[in-house]
Amino acid sequence: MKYSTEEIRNILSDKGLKVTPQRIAILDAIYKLEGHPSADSIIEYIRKNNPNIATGTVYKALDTFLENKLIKKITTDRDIMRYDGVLENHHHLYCSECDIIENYVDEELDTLLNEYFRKIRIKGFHLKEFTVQIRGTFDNC
Amino acid sequence: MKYSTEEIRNILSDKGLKVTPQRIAILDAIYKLEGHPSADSIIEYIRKNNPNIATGTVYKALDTFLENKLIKKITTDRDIMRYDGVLENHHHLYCSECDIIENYVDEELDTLLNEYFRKIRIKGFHLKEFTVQIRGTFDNC
DNA sequence: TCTTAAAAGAGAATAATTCTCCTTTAGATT
DNA sequence: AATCTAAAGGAGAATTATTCTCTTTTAAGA
Repeated sequence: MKYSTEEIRNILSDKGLKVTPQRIAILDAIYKLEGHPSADSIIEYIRKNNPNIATGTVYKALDTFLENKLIKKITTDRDIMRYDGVLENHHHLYCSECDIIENYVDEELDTLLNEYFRKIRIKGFHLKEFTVQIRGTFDNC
Repeated sequence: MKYSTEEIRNILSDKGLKVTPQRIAILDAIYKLEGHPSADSIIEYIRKNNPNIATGTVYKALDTFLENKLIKKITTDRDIMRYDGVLENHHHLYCSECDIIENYVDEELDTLLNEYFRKIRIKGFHLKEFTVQIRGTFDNC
């Protein structure tokens, strides 16, 4: 997932958001960093080229991006938030040895689950979406 | 999921854990509280009968219970940890309106996914378990 | 009953995130 | 192009969940 600065400018302005160097850098970091970065890794990455960015700015931008559905939060069993720039429905591989979370995309799985949820109606609950958390270990861990 | 004090004592001592009034109260709270309590709701609940319990005690006990696989953590997109006393494989309903997380148990879904993962091998990854996060809203929200 | 290692209590420390308040700036308007 | 203004950024304090430290208490085996 690589976007040029120009594409990132458009992503922001298409949502009616002010295009600032900080926002460009933050969104770029989310797109570039593998394994679903935390706010902290985003800040660390950005400070290489942009050493003065304030942590509050990053958190505020992340919130704005979430509100505007430019990114998503990943659920984890830790108290550090992780972010995802991929918006299409997909699932996640969680490693018990390292803290990388990888995307898992498979159409067959989606079809399987869509059919299941179309058939089964969960009473008292209106379904919006589903994600499979796949836990295990990467071979190189 | 209701356990008597005597059953809770046994659950603890079967794991070789010291049986203390605090640990009994904490485990009892997890079993009694619906919707997967946070440490804070556990503390609040326990303090009704046991006003002097220290927060550190609760966090330490929760850690011990996790290590001994008496409880599990629930993954959320918030920085507050939530706990689950149900150990059998099951899935979760997340409501976007309230912060209750409900268990979702369905054998058909488990079979479906077990078959899928038996057939599909995720390359470079050794699967241990999977959970489906089902997001939507409860009708009464 | 005695002993002791483990657990609890109290509160300080830490760390991720949020908030406040002031300054700067993107981008619309003239 | 210059001006204006609401929105965004910066700095650092505040908040909050959680962890740590250190002392006291206690469960449970001898």
